[in-house]
Amino acid sequence: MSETTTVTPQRRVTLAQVAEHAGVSLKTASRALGGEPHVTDQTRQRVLSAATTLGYRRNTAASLLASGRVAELVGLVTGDLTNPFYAALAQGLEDVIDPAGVQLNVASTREDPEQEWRLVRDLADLRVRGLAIVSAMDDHSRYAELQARGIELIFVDRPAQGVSACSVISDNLGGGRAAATHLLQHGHRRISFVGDYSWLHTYRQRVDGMGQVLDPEAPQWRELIRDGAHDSATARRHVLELESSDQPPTAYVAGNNRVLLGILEALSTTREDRPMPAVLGFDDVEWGPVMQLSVVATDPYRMGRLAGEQLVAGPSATEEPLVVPTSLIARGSGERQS
Amino acid sequence: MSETTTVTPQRRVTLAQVAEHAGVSLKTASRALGGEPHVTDQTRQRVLSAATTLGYRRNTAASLLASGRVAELVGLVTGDLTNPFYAALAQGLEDVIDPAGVQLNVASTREDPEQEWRLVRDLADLRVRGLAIVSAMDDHSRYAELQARGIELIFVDRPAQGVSACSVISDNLGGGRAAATHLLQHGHRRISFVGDYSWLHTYRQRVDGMGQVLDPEAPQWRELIRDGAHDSATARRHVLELESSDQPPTAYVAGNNRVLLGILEALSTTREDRPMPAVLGFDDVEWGPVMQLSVVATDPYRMGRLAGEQLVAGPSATEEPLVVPTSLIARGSGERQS
DNA sequence: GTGAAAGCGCTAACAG
DNA sequence: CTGTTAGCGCTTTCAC
Repeated sequence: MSETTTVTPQRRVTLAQVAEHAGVSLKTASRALGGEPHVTDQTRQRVLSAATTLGYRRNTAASLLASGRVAELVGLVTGDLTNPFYAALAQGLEDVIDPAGVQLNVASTREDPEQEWRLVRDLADLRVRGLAIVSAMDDHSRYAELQARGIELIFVDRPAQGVSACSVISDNLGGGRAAATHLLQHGHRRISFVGDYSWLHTYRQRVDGMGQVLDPEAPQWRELIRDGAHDSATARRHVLELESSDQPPTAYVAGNNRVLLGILEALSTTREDRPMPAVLGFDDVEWGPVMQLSVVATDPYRMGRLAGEQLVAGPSATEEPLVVPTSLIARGSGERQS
Repeated sequence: MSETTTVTPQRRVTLAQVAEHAGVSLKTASRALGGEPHVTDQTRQRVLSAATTLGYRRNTAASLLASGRVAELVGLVTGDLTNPFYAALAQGLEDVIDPAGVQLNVASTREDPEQEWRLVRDLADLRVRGLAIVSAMDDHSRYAELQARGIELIFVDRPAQGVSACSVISDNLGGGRAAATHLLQHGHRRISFVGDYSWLHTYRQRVDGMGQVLDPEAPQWRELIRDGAHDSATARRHVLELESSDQPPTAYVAGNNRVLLGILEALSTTREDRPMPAVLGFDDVEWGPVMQLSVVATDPYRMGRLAGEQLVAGPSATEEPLVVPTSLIARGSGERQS
């Protein structure tokens, strides 16, 4: 049933061979294959069929070297693909660039700035056309070096700082306001925001948005802010500590999808002698509908697409960040309790 | 606060310039930078520091062209990164190859064989060192063409068919047996397996494993098999249909993580006038612990790592598939009902 | 241990 | 419209 094929290594077909087979000069073959003008349709056909029969594929390295062009390649630098937020971003990006004939290279920083810089330079060495970066750095002036090499930069989710480049971000301020408003309307006053690294632009904007609504109504909310939770384990610890206090919060806001997981894990193990607190997530999760979770949804897939569009379109004038809206999705009644 | 840096494009530094700056010949500079022997430590130092001060970075395209070597690059071809299974696979792969100085290119087939072939050839044109493929094809004899080009192939999750190449797969047969045994022990007889595409090796193995246990005990289970559910929507439809039958199943087995989502979505909307059926997933999900879901866990991250190890180690003799164990994780009591 | 020349496969100028 | 001549930046002979 399964006939196994084996083949011996063979030298690759070169353009010269195609040209000879088609009876034209090297350059003519190059033109025909490259889709350049000034070639008779008939000649082009001859070259094309010669290429097909010979199984010719252009040598990218040679082509790039001779032309000085950049590769049809873009790089994506994120924290870690196991975070569905980044995975969705990657897929959005790929969905846009693939039809444009551009390939995707990915690299993970694990939120380490040094690692990021190393990865970004390695990517640059591949002569990528552009880079989409979810940066772990708070200052991007070093990136100017890459722009000087002709590489287009798009900062995603976290805006560019100290370098003149394009950014695609979420409306975190609006999201923060929406979260706070929602919880206030459901009667909550003791609200705890468990957030990501405090140096993150996204973190600060979300807190600020919530503050705009909560500071006048329930100023004590700031005492319940906890940060540094980029993973679920840290979030879990924060919640366990809060839950064991005299006056635990009646509602938790998860600063990101990992935190959401951590909060829910923690709450599922804590004492049952009080009403289950409400939980509101930032970033939607695939299991949100099943668990009836309310969230302020961001749209990483869309952000990926936007980044991809910028990258294939080439250098843009836009320096004002592109802001992707967030939306509050109320599901079930989890947040109605007090 | 944020001083913006701007730089004008500049020509890249070449090896010749480094050589001149260091007062050595082109070749010596090449040797020093390339870590080749036969260079005085002193000379090497001079070249290295010249390279640093000039900001030299080797031109990969030129280097590859001249040497004829392959790029320090591997490709990963999966269905779609938004599936956490593939995302974990990608991350496992990257975690292994990055320390080895190899970069990762990703591409999505969307389970279309034609698309796959196109992507795989484009990747090959980048002169990747190797390719890890979760293939949407049921015959891989065409892949011999890539091997002939010197590209190493690793088939992941779904074994190579019709070509002599390495495979890394899950113990689906054992997983199927474990799932069936578990449910039998909890008193279930009307068990429905809602599976992926029926042409998938993983699907067939899982069914076969279950059959080994269930056929003798509850032969009618096969009537409740449903397939073609690679996404949650299809799974949802299957469940809604089964639930509206006279004798709905007392337990569902989800053939993959998308199906699991679909089953749970469907069950959350169906009539409540009967005990909630048990649900057992294939593939673990991040929200498993929170929802107290029992699963037969596969280990895509580990599979990614194994694939990466093969790829960086270079051509291996192994043609026998590497089988990664699955493990039944019993959580909560969902499957105890009848 | 180091250097000079040749050429990887292709494309950019120009010339015809 | 087509062909010739140079190189892209690097690595490989093979001398010295």
